[in-house]
Amino acid sequence: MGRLLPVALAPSGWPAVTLKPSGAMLLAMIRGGFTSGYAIKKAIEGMHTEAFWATTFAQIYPELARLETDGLVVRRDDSLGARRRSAYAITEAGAAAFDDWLRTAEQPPMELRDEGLLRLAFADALSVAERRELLRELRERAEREERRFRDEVLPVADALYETGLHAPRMVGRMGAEYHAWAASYFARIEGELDR
Amino acid sequence: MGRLLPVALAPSGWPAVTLKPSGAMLLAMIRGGFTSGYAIKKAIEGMHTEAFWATTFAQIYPELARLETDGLVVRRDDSLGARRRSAYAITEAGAAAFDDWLRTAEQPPMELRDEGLLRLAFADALSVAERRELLRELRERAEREERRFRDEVLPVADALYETGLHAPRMVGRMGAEYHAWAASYFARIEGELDR
DNA sequence: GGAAGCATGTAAAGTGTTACATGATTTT
DNA sequence: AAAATCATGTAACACTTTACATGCTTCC
Repeated sequence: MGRLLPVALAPSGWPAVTLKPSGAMLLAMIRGGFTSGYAIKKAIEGMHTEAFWATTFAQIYPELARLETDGLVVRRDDSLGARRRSAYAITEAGAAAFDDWLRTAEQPPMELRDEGLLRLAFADALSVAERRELLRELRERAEREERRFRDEVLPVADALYETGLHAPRMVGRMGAEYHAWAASYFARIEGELDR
Repeated sequence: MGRLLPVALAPSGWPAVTLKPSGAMLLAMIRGGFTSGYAIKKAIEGMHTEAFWATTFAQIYPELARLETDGLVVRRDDSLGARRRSAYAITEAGAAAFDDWLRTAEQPPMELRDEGLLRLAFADALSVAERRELLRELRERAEREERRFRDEVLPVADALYETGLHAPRMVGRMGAEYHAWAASYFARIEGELDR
């Protein structure tokens, strides 16, 4: 992520806008110097922010238009020859909205919503052998995810850390360590099935 | 070229229907003896299955109608005097679809999608004091959730365990232990901020 | 008589996913 | 010349939440 771009001017006195995660993520990326929808998507992929809030082009482009309508960003044409391109910049109102979002004190409760855990909740309908098989599947899934975080997410987070961006490493480590913990939990429960 | 039309119908009474989590959960509850939409909702609340897959009446009633259309459940009138009520029963096709769902080998990757973690990913925009405050919030949230699992979910899961329903305790313990782990992770990261 | 619980739904809005569609530029 | 990448979007569908709407029965 490069230097922060200057905040564009917008009429003061805009009504305070309460951001949702998707909008906040876009503002954070624009603030970080990524100006086009395409560049933002690639940055989200490259920094593995998608591990915590996945998104698609079909969400990004309409959301950018909404942010512009709300006066949180301004758009200018940034086409290269015949290839059209938009460049977005964050406004004062946008920066204020992002700061408000980031400083929101109450965090909504984290959901554990997961189809695999739901299956486990109904595992009484399975034989002991099948229950062990399900637990093995869940453990292997957690191990795969842990490897993905260790091999792909953490190296990027470490590189960003060296440039002064410390936060991505905090969440990257959380992801890796969570999946390692989950794998050990499933292994333990699998062992208890023997008794 | 248009879509290919099916050249043969599945044997009647055994349509291959792939369930989604909401439908599977309803079938599991009907299978467990809860016959009305209202009773199913109360059972999901009472067993704290909502901790892993929350739902609302506005999802349950249309989904029950869809399951009936697909032949996975049958509805009969079960009104008490003037208070109308429907009673649903699972069909053979419904039981087969549920078994297929439960035995699906590949588990979709678990998402860590959480607004609190997304905030943490952008915490470089905060002062060190504010960053510590955010981590404290996240830790306290995890502690609240852990208490909720210990005080509300686990006692019910233990009671169900005594009646022979073992699976709810596996997921209930996972919830409690996950939130305890998360609290300790946030506490550790908070400590590292000092260095 | 009133409150609480039983029971079933619809409407509207918002959010998210998948598939499709188009065309330019750069790289091999 | 073909493939990959850059870049922007629409359409349709699926899912979820919030609010609303109705009326019955049981308990205090």
